[in-house]
Amino acid sequence: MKKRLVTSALPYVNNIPHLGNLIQVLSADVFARFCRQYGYETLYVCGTDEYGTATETRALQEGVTPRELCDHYHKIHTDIYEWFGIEFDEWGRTSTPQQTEIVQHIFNKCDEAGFVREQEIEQLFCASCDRFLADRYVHGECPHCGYGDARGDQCEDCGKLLDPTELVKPRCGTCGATPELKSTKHLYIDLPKALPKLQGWMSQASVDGFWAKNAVKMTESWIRDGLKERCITRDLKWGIPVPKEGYEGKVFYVWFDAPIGYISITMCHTDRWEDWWRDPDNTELFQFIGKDNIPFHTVIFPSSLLASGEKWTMLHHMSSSEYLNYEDTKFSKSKGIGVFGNDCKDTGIPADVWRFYIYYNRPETSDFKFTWKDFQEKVNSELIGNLGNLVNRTLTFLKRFYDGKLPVGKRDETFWEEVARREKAVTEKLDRAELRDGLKEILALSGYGNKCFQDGEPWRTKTEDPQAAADLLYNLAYLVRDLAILIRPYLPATSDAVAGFMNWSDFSWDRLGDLTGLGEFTKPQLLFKQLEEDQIEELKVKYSGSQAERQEAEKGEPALEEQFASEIDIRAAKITSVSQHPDAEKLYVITLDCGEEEDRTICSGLVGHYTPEELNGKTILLVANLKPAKLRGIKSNGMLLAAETKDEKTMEVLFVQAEPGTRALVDGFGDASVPEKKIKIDRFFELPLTVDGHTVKSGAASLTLDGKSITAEKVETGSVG
RNA sequence: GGUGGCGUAGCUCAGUCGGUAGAGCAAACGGCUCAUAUCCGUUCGGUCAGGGGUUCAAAUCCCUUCGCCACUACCA
Repeated sequence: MKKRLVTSALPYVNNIPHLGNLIQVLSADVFARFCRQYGYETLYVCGTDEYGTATETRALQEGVTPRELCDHYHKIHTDIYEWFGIEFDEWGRTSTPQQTEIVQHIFNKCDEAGFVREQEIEQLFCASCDRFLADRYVHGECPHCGYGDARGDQCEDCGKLLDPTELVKPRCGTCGATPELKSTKHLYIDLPKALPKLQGWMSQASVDGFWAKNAVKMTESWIRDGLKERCITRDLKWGIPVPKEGYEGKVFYVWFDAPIGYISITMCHTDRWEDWWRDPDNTELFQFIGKDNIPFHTVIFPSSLLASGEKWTMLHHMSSSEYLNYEDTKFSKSKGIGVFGNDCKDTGIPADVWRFYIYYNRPETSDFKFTWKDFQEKVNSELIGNLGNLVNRTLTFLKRFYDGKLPVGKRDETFWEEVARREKAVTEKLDRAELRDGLKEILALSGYGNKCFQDGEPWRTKTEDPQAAADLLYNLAYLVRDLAILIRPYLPATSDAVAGFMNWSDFSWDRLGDLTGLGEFTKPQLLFKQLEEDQIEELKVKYSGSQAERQEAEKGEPALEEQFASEIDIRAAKITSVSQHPDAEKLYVITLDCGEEEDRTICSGLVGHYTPEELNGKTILLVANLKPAKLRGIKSNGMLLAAETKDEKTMEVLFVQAEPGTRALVDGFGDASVPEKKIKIDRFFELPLTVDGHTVKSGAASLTLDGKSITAEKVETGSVG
């Protein structure tokens, strides 16, 4: 029997995990508990992933050191997992000396084996801080939308991904000085070179380790699309120093070091860590992650290990779950939507009940939707009505009619044949980490117990045929004992409680079906409390929507028309020239006279719909206060309005007769005040214009120009954009 | 627009190598009273998103349309 090394994805330290994030840790916990009970030599490690830009930035904002920030959050994580009853062999973190040691070691080996390449790039350097600036420490004007305080990795305003060198007036995020472009070296791991090794390993391992289907598919598509060299160094302080000459002041990129955290956390657990990580012949590595993490565990981490040229315990089984969704939306850490680890505790609903629901509906092969209603139904019917009830009715019966002693009875061969068959199914499922199906098998077994209880009618036979009743209860008592063993990986506290009623304490898997050892029972307590309608309703309301949405709802939103009128500035503009965009097939570059001092330039995707001649000289409607956006290199300073039918077959530019600069107003809401704020395109589409009976409308009000409604000729009903 | 994924009973989901569809819940009815209004049984429920193709045989493989999701783009 091989040893089993179990890991669950290292949660990033920076935030509180929600129910969806918790699935991995909970899954690995059941599996590890099962393996221990079954008799495998087992080690389950996990911990917080702590290095990287996100924590460094956050710490800076909060005025603490990264270490202090991590300590703070590490504690929060620790408390949550403890509450859920996770039985780690080692719960650690990546910011340890062991991590530094092993990451540097693996890097050196990869380097020696020729899998690390140097590349010189131009990067912004701040002279006053005397360091190269990480992408998000450079601030400046966004080249796409003109937002003044965009970060070098991504503009917070328009959402575009940026290269820091694109920023218009770059400045150092820390000291404000203007950084200069300076060439610097970075290290890349040569994944293409490792590809043949990876491919050979993967095709075998994915079969031997019966990887989840999504993991196989995603890995294959990565391999098929070809791997790129990946930069593994960063200019940060909060990370592991790169042990190479010329790389002083640089650290490893988080994704390179994070998976190695599994190893370093094991090193913190035992000096004999190599028995686990360098013993592939006798160790099987089971990893539990979410599907968003697949490539790191099936491509990048294995490639690093292979590239090192050393002997490592590689991934055996990949258990990559799908997503858990929340009511009619998704769990979101950034938006604060869903139920979070600490919320579960606050509900007063015990951890085992949460564990039950998560496992029962574990998104093993497709996404699953968490709803409070379903939570209530499943808990009440399956956990309580089925399992809880069998335990309770059996034990109270024994207490009431047999004075709490195991009656003298006879082993029912047919019964135990059936039970053994089902128990075998449970074991097989658990052994392959099919956790959801394993739990369902257990509940089916409990259901079988209920059926036997019902069919045997011991409440009647106890007087008519006392021996039949005694036999039945004798067998059922041992079934309940078996259930306490089987359910233990999933619901440890419940298992303890049931075993306690039976004065039982041996949970090893090979006791299953062994009809010895029971004698006295104590009076059973109820295992669970039903989830009541009003309680669930209350929780549903309490944890619905994001906080922002709740505030919005309280205030009451102004009418659509009013929002449109106050925020959006639409003006007539005359087209003065039209030309094909030099670098874009579908775009025209159009200049417009808007009644302003200077003409405006916009880009518009009308190629194929209109020829330049059809457009030139016409007057159109322009959304004049849009934030400028760069489309394929040319700045577009507004958007012209076109109507479109729902089927998108007919598209029509809205031509009008008016002096350039004339404002279009929302009928009944239009005052003359000009919206000052520039708006984002997304905001514009949140306040949609429609065409109804050829008339352009915002909500129920029509859009007017010089007092007359604006109409579309060809489009009768549709949208404007 | 491109790429990938998904679409199965009222709801939430299974469905392996192609062999004319399953579970739980919900609903309806019946039974039992040991048990937390619990348990047992019966019934109802599906053109497997639509269309086409391959095949003796398609939820499954191929093409196509529609709808949803993710990433991505010259999205205006």
